[in-house]
Amino acid sequence: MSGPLRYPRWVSVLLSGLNPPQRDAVLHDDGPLLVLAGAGSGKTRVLTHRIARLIDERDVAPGSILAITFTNKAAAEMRQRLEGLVGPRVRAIWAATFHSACVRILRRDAPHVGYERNFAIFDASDQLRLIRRCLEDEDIDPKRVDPRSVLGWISDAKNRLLGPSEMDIDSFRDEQVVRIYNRYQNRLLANQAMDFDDLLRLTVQLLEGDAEVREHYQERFRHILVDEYQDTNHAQYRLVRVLGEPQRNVMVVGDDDQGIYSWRGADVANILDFERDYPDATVIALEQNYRSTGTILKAANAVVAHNPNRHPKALWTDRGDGGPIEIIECRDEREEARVVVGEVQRAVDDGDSLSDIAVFYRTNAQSRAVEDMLVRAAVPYQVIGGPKYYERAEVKDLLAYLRVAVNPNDEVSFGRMITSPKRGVGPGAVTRLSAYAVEMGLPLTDALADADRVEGLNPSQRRGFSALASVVAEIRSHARADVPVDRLVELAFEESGMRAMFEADGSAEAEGRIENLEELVRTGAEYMNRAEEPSLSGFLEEIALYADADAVDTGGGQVTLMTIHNAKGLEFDRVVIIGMEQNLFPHSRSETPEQLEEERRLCYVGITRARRRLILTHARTRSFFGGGRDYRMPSQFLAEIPEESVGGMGPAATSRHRPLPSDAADVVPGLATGDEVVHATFGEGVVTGVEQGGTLVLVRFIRDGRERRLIAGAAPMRKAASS
DNA sequence: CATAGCGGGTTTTTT
DNA sequence: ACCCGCTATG
Repeated sequence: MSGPLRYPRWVSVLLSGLNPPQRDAVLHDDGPLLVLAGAGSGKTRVLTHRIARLIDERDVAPGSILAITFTNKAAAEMRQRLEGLVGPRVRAIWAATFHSACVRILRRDAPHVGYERNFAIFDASDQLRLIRRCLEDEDIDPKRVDPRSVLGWISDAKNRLLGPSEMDIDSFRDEQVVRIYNRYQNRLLANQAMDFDDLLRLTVQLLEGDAEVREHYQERFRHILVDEYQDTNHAQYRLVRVLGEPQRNVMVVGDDDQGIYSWRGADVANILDFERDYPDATVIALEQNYRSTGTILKAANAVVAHNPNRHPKALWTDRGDGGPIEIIECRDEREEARVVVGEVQRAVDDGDSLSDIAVFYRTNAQSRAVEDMLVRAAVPYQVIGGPKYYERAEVKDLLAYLRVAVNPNDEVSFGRMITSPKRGVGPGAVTRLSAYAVEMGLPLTDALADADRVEGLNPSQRRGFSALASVVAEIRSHARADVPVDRLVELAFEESGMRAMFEADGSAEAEGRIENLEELVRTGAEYMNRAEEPSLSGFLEEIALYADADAVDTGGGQVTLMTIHNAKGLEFDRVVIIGMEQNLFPHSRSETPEQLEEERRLCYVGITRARRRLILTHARTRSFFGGGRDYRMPSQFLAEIPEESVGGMGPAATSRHRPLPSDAADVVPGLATGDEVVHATFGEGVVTGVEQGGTLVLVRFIRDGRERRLIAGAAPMRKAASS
């Protein structure tokens, strides 16, 4: 029977098609809410529908909603979905990543924490340049102290909201690091620059330290929703906590099985501690999966169930089992790539789009072999991540002109600009200019115009500086006059002499660089079309906060290649995960049990991206950096997948016992291709052998990537058995 | 001051 | 295999 409508009309729209826990989450009123959302359980739907409901039913002003997503792309998608539900009111909603939300706050209130509003954002390469200078100041040899590790320590400290003066000092090393940290921070400030961690840290400092500002934002944000909460770090946690007061309308959505960023300071404990901070929190679990086949889901569950430290839960689906998972042993990475091409062929035969196919791997370097094969097979593809477009030297060099025009204190960009192209000014001249700038209390860039007054410069150096001064001045005045950004990029390209430099070079490489920079001009034009209030600094900011995952093109009819980290939050009909091998996945650098668990969660994330078909490959040999071939063992995660879920090469491939490779049969007398082979670690090496009556007959013994023995003797199985 | 050539490190994942 | 920084040389 159909009784009278119990809800107003919008309810049928917002609640139709939702399962009971999803409805509960959407209908939740005020107060803290924790949604434990398994993979593919429709959390984005819950988030968007809940926001729509807050606006429509609870009369919450769109401008008082802050929705935090993991990537800019996810934010854009959320906006798009919300637009369908609440129309143009979506414009007032803050949907952003933690970092971009912080920038937005800081662009307004940075003066409260000692920064100007036009501060620069330093990416990894800018940081590296700056930290090198700090090491230089401290007279520390960068070969003895790795600048990257120092940055790692500093980053860890910042994520825990610890300043240089709050660090524990237990050793000379600690003291050294703290001194560097101090210098680094001072230099950042002098540059009017923040690194990624500062964006979070200073925002927390701002909000916790300044009552007026704090109340302003607390007043403003009445509802806070955070996605991917399992991957928040301490600074982000504190940010949510302070913004959530006093209303405490905080909704967090996450899955402790999908925490894969602990190396970046993320703490899965945040999700578990939510109930401690908000004892009155409502907790809702979403366990029905709408994405994958039963077989894929079962495999994912089985793998992650091997993690001892987790909230037990089991995703389920009513979609039916679907086809088996395929585990394919390959001879090497080229054959792995052929498996990918084979799957592409199969998709084409089935009339499916190439956009439905994704290839995942543990490390970016693995994309190469697949790319080579796809090129040969004329298969269109996109690679997400890897060598970054915006971090290419020529792009950064050109951007340096624009950055310096916005922020004259940016010495890192100044240093780039000075040497590209070469104009006869080197370190010596810069030191003199810098001394003058300090003396006059001028930003380095502004001192350029006074080149005539700087002591000890030769005429060509003066000319070089003056030329630079006028380029920067021109960019700056055009920017003030709101000349379109693409015109500014073009201006910098021409007037800096970079185009002339590359044209004079004439090499194919220089041609490529010119194309890259022309692409940057087009990016500027595209930004002008899209941005609501375009500005040069807005453009630079977007670039700084741009993430690889933002570039994923889901409709372009091409195969998508990316690391599993980048695949978070995405889904594809067909997924191939390559390199399912010990020491690669799980990665060899994952040594502790905790790290192994994180690798396993990563595996879980990868598997659960697949809707319909999942192929896992591993290679017997693989070459790493052009060097010799390494013999490989299949990933332990493969053995954690239930045998009945696996088709293709069959269960043999799921254990450490697999058919003898045919190339081994050739060299081992008395062995047949059907014999079972065992891969095992033995001492520091990797053994490939054949089991015969409890004894391992050695076929190969590899150590340090080199083959030490080919066929020889035997060893008791017990000694060899380990992985 | 700029360049070419060499040696060393690099590959885990990234907002 | 490649990228990067350092050094010797012009």
